[in-house]
Amino acid sequence: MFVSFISSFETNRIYNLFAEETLLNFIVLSFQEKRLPMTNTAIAEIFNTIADILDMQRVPWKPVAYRKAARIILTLGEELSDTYIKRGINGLKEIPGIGDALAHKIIEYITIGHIHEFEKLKASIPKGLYDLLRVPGLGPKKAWTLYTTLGIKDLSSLKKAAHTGKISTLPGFGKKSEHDILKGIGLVAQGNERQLLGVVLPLALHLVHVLRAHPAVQRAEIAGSLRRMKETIRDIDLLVVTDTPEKVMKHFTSLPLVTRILAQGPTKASVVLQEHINCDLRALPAPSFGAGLLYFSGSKDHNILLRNIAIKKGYKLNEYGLYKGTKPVAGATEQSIYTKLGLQYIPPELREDPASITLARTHTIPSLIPYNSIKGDLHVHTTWSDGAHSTEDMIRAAQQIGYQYVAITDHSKSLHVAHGLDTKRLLQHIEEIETLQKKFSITILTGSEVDILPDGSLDYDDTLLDKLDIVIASVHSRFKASPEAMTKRITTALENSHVTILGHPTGRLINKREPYLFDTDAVFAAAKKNKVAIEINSSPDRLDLKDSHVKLAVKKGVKLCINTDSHATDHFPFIMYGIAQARRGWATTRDVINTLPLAKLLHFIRKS
DNA sequence: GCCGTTTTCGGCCCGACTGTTTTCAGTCG
Repeated sequence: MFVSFISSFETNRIYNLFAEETLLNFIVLSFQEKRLPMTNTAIAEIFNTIADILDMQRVPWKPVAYRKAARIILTLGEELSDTYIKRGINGLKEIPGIGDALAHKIIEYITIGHIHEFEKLKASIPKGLYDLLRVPGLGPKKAWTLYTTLGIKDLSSLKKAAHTGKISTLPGFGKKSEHDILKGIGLVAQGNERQLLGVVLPLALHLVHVLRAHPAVQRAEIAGSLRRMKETIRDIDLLVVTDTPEKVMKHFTSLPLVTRILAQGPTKASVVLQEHINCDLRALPAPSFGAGLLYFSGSKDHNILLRNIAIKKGYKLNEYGLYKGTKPVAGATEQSIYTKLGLQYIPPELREDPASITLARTHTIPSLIPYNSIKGDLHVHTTWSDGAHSTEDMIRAAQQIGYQYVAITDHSKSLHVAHGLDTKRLLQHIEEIETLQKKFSITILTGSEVDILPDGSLDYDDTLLDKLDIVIASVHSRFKASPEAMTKRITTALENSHVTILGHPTGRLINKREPYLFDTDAVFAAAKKNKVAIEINSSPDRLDLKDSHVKLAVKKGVKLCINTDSHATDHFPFIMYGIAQARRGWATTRDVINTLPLAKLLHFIRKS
């Protein structure tokens, strides 16, 4: 009721109406009552839409600012509403790309749930016009032309106009664009959601393998968001070094995986692969390879920052090299370019975080956890609960990887859908593991992934937990509890001295299920106090903790544990996705407990 | 709309490819 009362006022009057402090109290209260989840995503989407509309209307530069702000907001670890509650408008304005005007728009969204200027802007154009922008080859300018000249205001009227040949009569459009638009509408219908890193990376590795086998290819590498190991991927970027690029492009576009060619020039080809994944291939001469790899690895903002540094130092940076006038001064390797710019080498996983440039200036980027540093997997399921393979098979697979230790951690009794083990079966399972140990050189730790019950107690009693080496405490039920209840539930569980690890801490499933909400600061503090490690679950659809939370945990000195949650022998390699998230969150070997040799790991577990 | 070793105004990364042009605007990354 209070909310609707407030929203009936013009925004600028609200700021006069309430003292800052009262307003803050109101926000805190309304958040406790009515959660507005995923505020950052919503605001970023609004800013991008504003940019689209302003672009259509040919407003200069503003769209650039809105898009930049949207990009930065999506990389923030903290909800903007939290930033505002804790540090007010100045907290918002400290975020790069956000000045006075955007800060006020964000506050407006947080406090009253919408942005007046956006609503006005949105009302000025037909709703279906945004869909036009999703058609490949149609940008804001062309969409606006179609709208203002032919009155096209959604996909169906676009389709009709294309079919009747009206579009090709417009200046700037021809028969080919009309044909492409019809094709593009079909693609929009198929959807192009970002796909999981774990789905796209294997496909990209296969393509690299195929390209490397071609005699004209001297080198082939993955670039783009895939090289940064972003949790979801829209398209694959590949680079090759070759003296005969046309040959390689032809080979590439005729691969059986390719279902459609979007563009093909002498040095660049763009195709659609099976499963609707786009893939770009660029050819570069060897002396430019580092510059190309740097440029095509991004992120976009990282490139912009580097180019600005180059300009200030009297250079020009592009995908072919670093130039002083027309003379190339670096380009064969990424390292050579960073060095010339006076920067420390920045690992690709950190190239979305502007802080990496700041630290690179003073050569203070820490050594990130290497991909080969994990000494054992501490979260593994077997056929005793919902795994696909026997205890023995899972142990053998872990040993083949070369791990020093592995923990077998099946589900606890309350998780009926996963055939959780009751007390009797758990005791039998422990016995089986003790017998199996005699057959293997790898150290097998007995464990369990124990449900955290709604009241914060654990699913087994302390006498039973005492028999286990590893206890992963996880939430598997009542995800929609209030943040306060969930915080209490998790922190209570962490107080139990048997708990070693907090499993998949936010419960999210990428593209499928939102994370459950809790006070991250309180949970991390409880983990630190009780010597509990927070899991980075490497399962491709979880990647939980996500990168920004890893960064927060590292900053607070909370220990992490990178596990696969393997339910089959071929899940163990997922560990690399978890390590990637750890690296994206600035974690070093020291932050991760399962980089420790066995004796030191046991020391951590015993909390001595 | 943002930002500052170019600092309160005047800049804002840079190039490939495409289609429709016959020198370029729009799109994309």
